[in-house]
Amino acid sequence: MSIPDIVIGRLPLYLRALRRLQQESNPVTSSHELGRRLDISSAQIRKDLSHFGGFGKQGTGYQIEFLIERLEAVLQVNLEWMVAVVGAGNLGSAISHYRGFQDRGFRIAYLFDISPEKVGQRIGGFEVLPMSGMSETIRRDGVKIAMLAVPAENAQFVADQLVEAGVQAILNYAPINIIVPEGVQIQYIDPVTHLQRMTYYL
Amino acid sequence: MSIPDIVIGRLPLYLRALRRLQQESNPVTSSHELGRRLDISSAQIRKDLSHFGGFGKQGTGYQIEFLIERLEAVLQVNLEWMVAVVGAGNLGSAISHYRGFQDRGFRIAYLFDISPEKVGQRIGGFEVLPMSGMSETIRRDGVKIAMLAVPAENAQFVADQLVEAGVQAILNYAPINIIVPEGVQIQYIDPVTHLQRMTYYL
DNA sequence: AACTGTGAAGTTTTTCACAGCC
DNA sequence: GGCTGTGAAAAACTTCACAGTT
Repeated sequence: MSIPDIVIGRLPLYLRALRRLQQESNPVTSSHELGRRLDISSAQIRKDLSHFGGFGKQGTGYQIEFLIERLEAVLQVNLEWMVAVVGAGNLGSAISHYRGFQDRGFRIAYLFDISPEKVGQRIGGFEVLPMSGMSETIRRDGVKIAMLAVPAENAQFVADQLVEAGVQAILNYAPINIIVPEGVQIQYIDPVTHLQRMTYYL
Repeated sequence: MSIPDIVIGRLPLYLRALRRLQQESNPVTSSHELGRRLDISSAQIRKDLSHFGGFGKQGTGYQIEFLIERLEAVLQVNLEWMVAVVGAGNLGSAISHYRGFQDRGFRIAYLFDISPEKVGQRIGGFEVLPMSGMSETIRRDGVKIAMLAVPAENAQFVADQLVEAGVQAILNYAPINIIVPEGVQIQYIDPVTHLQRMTYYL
């Protein structure tokens, strides 16, 4: 039986917390300790992990290194995915400078922008490439993941191009819903939705 | 009875889609049309909205302008919240340049950074202020919301200061879990968790 | 003693389906 | 005919609680 998406969504959080615990040079942890850090019940964590096999030892807990390895394998981030960034404005620039993708399974391979003034500039170690060659480059290299940092007006259009060129997962920073074909993954990052969610409780 | 948090979490998405529909100069929409755009079932949308009263008309649908007004009131974003940004690196800089907070209920009021070289610079129209005065400024002005764009190592420490100064909602961009007291809202933005969630399905 | 893995129970969330209205 | 609002049903998700292991 297939694993609930909500469980998959928590695995990256476990991974992040485990990395942290590892940095603090713990070799072992427990569902209780993880739960405390993540504010998730220990039963939840045990149940989630049990979907993928018995990773822990009764009486002892989980070997952090081993668990990280297994979760990385489950999520397929034990290899390095090439990612295309589209849009070299403030946001695309911040993304391109961010050093945190490297050791978590992702490597920015290309940075595209439509504006002729931006093309050719170097941003965060990447040469800004023209959108005109985007489809071909993505198809040729088999890039499967893209981060979309273009204005809302262009987001759907660019997303269509990306999908057409073979991209199967899009992380969309534009504050607009995008329609993608069945089977293409899409995730959204819109800080305002998070802020608005919190103001309800203030 | 209190309204499920998961419902509250969807309201900002409805609001965003409604704004879009309004821009396309539609005066009226339906749960079906909204659902199609958001990939959420129409029954879900009707049920969510019904928590707050009957906003629609049978046979007709929802008046977009009216519905926007009501949702903004529910989420308390019909007024403008001051937000403090902490961290003026690439990310804090991108946030400070972003024009999308304005008309959705938020106004960046302050930009803080600890680095003496950054303090005094102008970034996105804001003067970078020293962290030494942060607590006092936040307390004096009653700032309730902060966006955290500092390195992971400092995130917990800075969050503690913010809460101590009266901040009640934190949007944390650092890829690390933060512990805040009961009653303080926290939300996370970590692009890598979104990417990792998608690679599972590739 | 401490902890996992897991059926069973409990709770929450979503969907169904339809009466009622425009 | 098209749509909302909503009880009831169904599905999904979380927690409980404990047998079993180290």
